[in-house]
Amino acid sequence: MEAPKKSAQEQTRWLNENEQLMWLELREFARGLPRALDRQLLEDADVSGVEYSILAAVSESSQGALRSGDLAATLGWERSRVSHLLKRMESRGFLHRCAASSDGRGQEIALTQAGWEKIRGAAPGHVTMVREVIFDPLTPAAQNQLLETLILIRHAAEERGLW
Amino acid sequence: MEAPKKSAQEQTRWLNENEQLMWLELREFARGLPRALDRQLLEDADVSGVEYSILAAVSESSQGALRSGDLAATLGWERSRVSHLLKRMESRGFLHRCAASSDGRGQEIALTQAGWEKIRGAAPGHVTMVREVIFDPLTPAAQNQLLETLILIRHAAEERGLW
DNA sequence: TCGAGATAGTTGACATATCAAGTATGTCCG
DNA sequence: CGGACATACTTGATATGTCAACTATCTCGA
Repeated sequence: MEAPKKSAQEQTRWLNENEQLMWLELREFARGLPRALDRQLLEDADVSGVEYSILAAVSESSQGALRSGDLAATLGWERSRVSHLLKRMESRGFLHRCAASSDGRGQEIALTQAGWEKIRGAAPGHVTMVREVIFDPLTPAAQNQLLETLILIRHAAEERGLW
Repeated sequence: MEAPKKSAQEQTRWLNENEQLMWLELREFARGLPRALDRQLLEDADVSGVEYSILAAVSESSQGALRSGDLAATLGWERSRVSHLLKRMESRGFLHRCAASSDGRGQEIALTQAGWEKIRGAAPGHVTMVREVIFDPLTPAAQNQLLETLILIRHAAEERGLW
């Protein structure tokens, strides 16, 4: 998968100036976008971006409740990440967990009244920001191109087993 | 900047299905890309992505040494973030800090022998991954389009003062 | 029914980012 | 010169992501 150690330095296809610029912008983007979203949510609704994701996912589930593992799968997150977050959010009073009736190992997640109010209060401002920052500045063609490009990159990383 | 509370729900321009798909991919990308890079570096060179950034920035400085603040500016990071990281990296033996001769408040950062070896060992594999995952899968036109798109989005967020 | 292995979730340790506060030093103007 | 303010950096508190155990429960086949 890689040039032999001895000549690794010589055989490496280093980045030229344009490539370095794009690479810099890409890393800046990957760090900046989630942070910008986080700030908007914290300032306007006192909820973090990851908390918002949880609230949104649970609120959109068919029964208004779902299993912790399904939540992890829906979001594409690790179980332990979800578990830690649920514990914090439960202590903040946004949701509660109770043993699943069908499976003694499982946990059913449901929003509390406060959780419902939080997501309903936060959603309009959040969606508005997403629209203004992501969609409004881009033509439909640029949006499609972006989506295809991101998928290409992700697949290339997935092939290396690192995504 | 936002619709009045009373009618916020009604006036919000919600995302349609395509937009939701793209939005999901974008968030997945922003989280997945740095993580994939981190994993490659950790597996192949036992160094984290942020540590690599520091090593690379210091190694590319003109004198092989630079001020902590310049480092923060170069990377676009907060001072405290750099400070915490430098402390950890110093304890790992990759670099050392000493009082700047010109300014009693400043710190000069320089790589140790181990630091130089670490960056020299890590760079080829890292650059190879970046090339294979980011540049090789994309045509030059797609690369340019991506760069422009990212800049558009970043500027839109900067206008809102949240980037 | 019993035990091996799979599955659901939790927990603790550690690395990291961010913010607010603190310390030390430099600068500049009266 | 001297004090107010700016600047450089550090530190501590808190939130978070990740990994590697760990516990509890379930499933399935002999």
